[in-house]
Amino acid sequence: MPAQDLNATAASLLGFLHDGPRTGWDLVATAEAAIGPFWSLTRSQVYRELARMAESGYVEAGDPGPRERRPYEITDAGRAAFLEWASREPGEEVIRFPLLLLIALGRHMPAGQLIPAVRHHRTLHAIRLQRLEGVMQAVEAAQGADPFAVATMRFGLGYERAAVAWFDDLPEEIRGTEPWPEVPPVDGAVA
Amino acid sequence: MPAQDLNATAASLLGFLHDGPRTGWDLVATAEAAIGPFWSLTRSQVYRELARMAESGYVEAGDPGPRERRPYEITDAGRAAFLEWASREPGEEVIRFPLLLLIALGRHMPAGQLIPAVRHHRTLHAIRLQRLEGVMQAVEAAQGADPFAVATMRFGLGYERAAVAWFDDLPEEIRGTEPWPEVPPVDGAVA
DNA sequence: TACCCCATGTAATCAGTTACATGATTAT
DNA sequence: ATAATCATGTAACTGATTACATGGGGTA
Repeated sequence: MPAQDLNATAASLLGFLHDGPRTGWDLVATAEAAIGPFWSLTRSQVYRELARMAESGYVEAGDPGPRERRPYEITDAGRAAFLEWASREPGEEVIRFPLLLLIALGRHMPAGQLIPAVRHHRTLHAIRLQRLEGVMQAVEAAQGADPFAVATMRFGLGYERAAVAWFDDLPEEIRGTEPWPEVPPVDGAVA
Repeated sequence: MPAQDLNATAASLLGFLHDGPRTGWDLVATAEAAIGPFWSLTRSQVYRELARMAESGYVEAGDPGPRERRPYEITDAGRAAFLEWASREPGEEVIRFPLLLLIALGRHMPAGQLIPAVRHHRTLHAIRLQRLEGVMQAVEAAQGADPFAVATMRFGLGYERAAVAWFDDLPEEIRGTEPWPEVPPVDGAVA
């Protein structure tokens, strides 16, 4: 049975499970930190995919620990399914950026209406950029970091830099005449 | 009836319909050109949303032209619904980038396995970048371009530049030792 | 006349989101 | 004791994707 039945979200869970048993809760946190910037998933999804994969035999639930913690362990079949998934051609990226959609259609809205939204989102990106820069510094200082993880982190960094630069170049018509709001300070590195 | 029932995809269609009647087919093409880089939609979706919006009275189907072409026209209710949608807080962006997911988990795959995929996607982005640069030049030369459309185009440009730069900085472990494949020439401007 | 492209649509399925329900443990 | 938070899960829904079916029109 050559495992044609994994979606990317499920596959990513199998990926994380290579490092040892994890509960659904753990996996959400791990995914958020490791792939959050370019692959989002929700708790519901994680629990559902874990249940599915348990049926397919790709993972096995261990004994529940305290608090209903139910750690899942990857099986040999799971590892095989993961490799099968990894050997498929990855599809193109999909971006859904509501603010950009709004701006694209801005011509048909009252003038100045989207300035507040633009300012707010600029702040969001500035915060993420700051945080990522902190993490990158920490990672680059440390020896023996996973080059794959570093590479993807670098992508996030480049993306956020481009985003903030783009905001800063917007014409007044769109960004307003006020200076940008201050970016609240962020605590240093995050796991 | 204060129009709480528009999703972003439907709203974008209403946006395009401000410029005059369009068929579903037209709208797909328009959307692809205007918002493709940061908002994808499929034909199925377009026809479905048009049918829905016709029921809600936001659009009206005109007389079918040759070849079953069925142009839709926006109504006053449609314009109102569009403005209502436009006044809502836009959500954060979502990115789904399968290649990055693959790289993030690269540690668990046979060495070198993802080099071909990386090379291929680098080419895709280089092509898009070239094309966008052509379009931008054309747009900037022309007088009276819609500043909103220009702004969103600029975002795409910044994004693609960041993407290509990121590919070019990848370590050999991930990008391979070969030079990048040649980027096929692209025809100048695209509508 | 045959073929390709334009054009519309339906059906089935899958993925993702949101809201809800529940209980156990830790810290105060 | 009580509140906060950890942790799991279900249900309902919405949105997105893929595959399929159909036929007209233009062009070679």
